[in-house]
Amino acid sequence: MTQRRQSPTIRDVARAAGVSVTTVSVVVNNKGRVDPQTRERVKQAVAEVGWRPRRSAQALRSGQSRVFALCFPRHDRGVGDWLLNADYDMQLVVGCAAAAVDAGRQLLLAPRPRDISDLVDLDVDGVILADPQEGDPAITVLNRAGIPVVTIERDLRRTDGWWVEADSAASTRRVLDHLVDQGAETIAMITSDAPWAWFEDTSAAYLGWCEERKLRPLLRLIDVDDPRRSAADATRSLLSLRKAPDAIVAIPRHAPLGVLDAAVEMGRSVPGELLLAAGMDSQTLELSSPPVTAVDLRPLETARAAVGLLERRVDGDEHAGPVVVETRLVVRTSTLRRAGTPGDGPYAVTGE
Amino acid sequence: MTQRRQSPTIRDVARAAGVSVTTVSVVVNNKGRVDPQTRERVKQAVAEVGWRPRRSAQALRSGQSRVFALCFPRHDRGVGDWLLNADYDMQLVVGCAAAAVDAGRQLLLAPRPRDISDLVDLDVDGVILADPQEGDPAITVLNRAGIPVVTIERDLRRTDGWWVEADSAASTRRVLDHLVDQGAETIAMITSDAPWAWFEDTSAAYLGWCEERKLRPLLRLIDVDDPRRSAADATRSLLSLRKAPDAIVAIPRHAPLGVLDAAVEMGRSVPGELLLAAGMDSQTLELSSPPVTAVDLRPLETARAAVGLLERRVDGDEHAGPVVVETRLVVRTSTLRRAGTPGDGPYAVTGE
DNA sequence: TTGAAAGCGTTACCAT
DNA sequence: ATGGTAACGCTTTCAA
Repeated sequence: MTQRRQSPTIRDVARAAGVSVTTVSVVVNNKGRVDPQTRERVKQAVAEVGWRPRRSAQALRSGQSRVFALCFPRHDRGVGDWLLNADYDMQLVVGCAAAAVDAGRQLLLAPRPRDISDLVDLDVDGVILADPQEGDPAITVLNRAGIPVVTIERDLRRTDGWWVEADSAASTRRVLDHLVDQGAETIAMITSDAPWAWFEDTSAAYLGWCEERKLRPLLRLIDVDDPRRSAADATRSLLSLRKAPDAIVAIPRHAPLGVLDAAVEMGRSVPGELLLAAGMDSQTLELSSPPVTAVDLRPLETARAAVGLLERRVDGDEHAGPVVVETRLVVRTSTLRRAGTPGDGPYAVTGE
Repeated sequence: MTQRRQSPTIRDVARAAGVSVTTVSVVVNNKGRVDPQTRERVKQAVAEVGWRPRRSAQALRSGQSRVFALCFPRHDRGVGDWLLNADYDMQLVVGCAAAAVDAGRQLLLAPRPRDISDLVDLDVDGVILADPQEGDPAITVLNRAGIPVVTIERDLRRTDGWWVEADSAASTRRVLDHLVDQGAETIAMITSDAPWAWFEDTSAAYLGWCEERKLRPLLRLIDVDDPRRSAADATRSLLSLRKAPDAIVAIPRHAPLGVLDAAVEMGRSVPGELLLAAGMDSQTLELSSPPVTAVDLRPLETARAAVGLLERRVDGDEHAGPVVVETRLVVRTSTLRRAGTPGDGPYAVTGE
């Protein structure tokens, strides 16, 4: 049986280089001055011995784990108990991990524990909380424990500025203006009154936009737990109105598909008789027929911003303020009534 | 300015309970015997003081971080540099995190570093490697460093048994049999010869199945980097044959959509004139029209199995062997030629 | 420029 | 049943 060789420590390097551990530490961390010769010798010894600093030792010594946690909400019925079923969420995860690594950190993926106080057990330097509930108790617990938190999406009850959010108002107006550009006269919105900033902000923007133009808003609230079906219902109801809308903006995930269902069922062609735009992009919308115009919420940028913001909070910044991520409107066939728009593929309309 | 209070250590608990740190440690870890009274006192002190053991101290002491890393391959052009664009991958991630937590561990999401040897720096107890390349160098590096690895999907050049894979052969046969059940006479397969076990096994199973039945196989290999378009091309070519197939099994992700594209374009109705089944399920297939029959690779179970297998490897088991996850055929409209099958929604055909 | 030693928080060994 | 203490691997302070 082979002797399980312990992996080398800094002492082994010191011995191999014929210096003290202090010197090794100083060299590998680029701290104080060392003789270039010694430095070379140490570096060589590190390579020879195959030494890697132990994270746990560094963490214990410094009190910093160099790890951020990304905490996703549990979902009652969702896959794997989490709400990670959309392209958006996935890109958020990937983006956070990539950004963390770029910042010399690691990303821990943490399910929101049943007992919220377990969050403190993670022993991380900071937590990114995605989709906080209104007045999220997790934030309270983490604050009390002195663990920095930033949220992705604004917590409706918080004003501390430690969050990243999309420019929902601006992107809503951009969608509406685009629809008008394409000939829409009566634009309805299908959304939800679930307590999330995204819904609240888009609704408010829609209502404001209508008011500015003296238009009567057509707002329908649907069940986000059964979005496709309830969006189809809402669409049927809308299209049966005497003055039916000729364009619909559908915000909740999967809602646009319900709109398409109803449109097909009622024989209304999209975009011929009805324009359709979605509040959040996804591969499904890109691949559906017709492909659906949607707001790209830029999850990768959002993730990067969240990591950056958390880093600043960890560093002790006091007022980094909320970070607003600029969205992008991805125009596809479902809102292209006027032919001859640039090329034939989807193109992007960004702010300004 | 407030005095930044250090978070309490085990000594604080000991002091509060009037016992030694040893006793506290023993109590919280449920080790040796302690007087029930003392135990109570200690537990109370823990709660009072609000003490949480520091992971880093435990890790340093024990040499075990209690962390697994999940490592995804980089993708040349993929989103965020990774291949995390499918429902499958997302569920894999979620499943691994959930399983890790259930096993008293944490899950680190690690991008595959440009310098593979950086994998060792993660300082984790084990690594789950998704979609290994053929003869993946990361495995070599990790093995050399003594870090346990299991892969999701078999590495084509490995035989050590430390992997989790779907029963690709069985599920392929199940699909083919189902198509025959539904009246298919000539079944083509669209897949790829990219060096992944999944492709290799499904192709082999298809060829074997054909041979058993003395059928001439119709195998088309497409470009997995542009699956939709190349699958559409392949479909056009297949449907133009003198003896065109009346059923197609499309394996690579997004390939089934290309088949649908071509079918629509050529005016062949699905499932009326052409049956279509997909090698990997996704939300897009569920939501497309018609909904497409697909193999559910059970990513959540796969993830759970991977974590379990890695745990065994970390524990020093020698021959845990590969774990085979049984897949499930999710039958949807695209292969339902014979009406009157159970209910009207999709149903599942599992093994036996 | 270099080195010795203290100490981070925990667990395990060995006394008592 | 309980407690003192060494040790895990590293960084930092201080002294030489």
